[in-house]
Amino acid sequence: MAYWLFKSEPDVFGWDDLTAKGDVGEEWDGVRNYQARNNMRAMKMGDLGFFYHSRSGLEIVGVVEVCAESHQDSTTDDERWDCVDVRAIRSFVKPVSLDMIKADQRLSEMVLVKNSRLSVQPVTDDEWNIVCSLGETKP
DNA sequence: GCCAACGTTGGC
DNA sequence: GCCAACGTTGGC
Repeated sequence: MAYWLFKSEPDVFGWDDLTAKGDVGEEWDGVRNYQARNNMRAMKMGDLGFFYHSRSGLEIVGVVEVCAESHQDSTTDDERWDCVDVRAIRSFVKPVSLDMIKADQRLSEMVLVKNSRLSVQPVTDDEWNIVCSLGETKP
């Protein structure tokens, strides 16, 4: 199973918005970046991801699960763009801030640090476990 | 709200 | 196929 990280501006669509969708989850639509799209195409049912609040908040706040594999983005007819569905499965006991991540030597290679503009990113097994322990959340 | 960094577009 | 111009993202 692979791990990922999804970014969203809380003012637009935040963790509370996703948890409100329950088990059905929500289409991760609107992505118009090839790298981010390719990451979503690589996702499998049951893959897990972090939910990160960008621009304001700047912290990882929860864990999501991929509940539908890549399909056409319903917000466009352009066939280049597709996306997965995700649902919230648990909140972090302690959100893990970008500052904490930057301060942790073991996380210095995270895409979040290295390429802050990529909105859907891969996360390694090690990074996953470290961030979960920082957030006092089970992996 | 600013602006650096990055990705995309389009003229040549 | 190069690269300048432009638009967007996201940390500050």
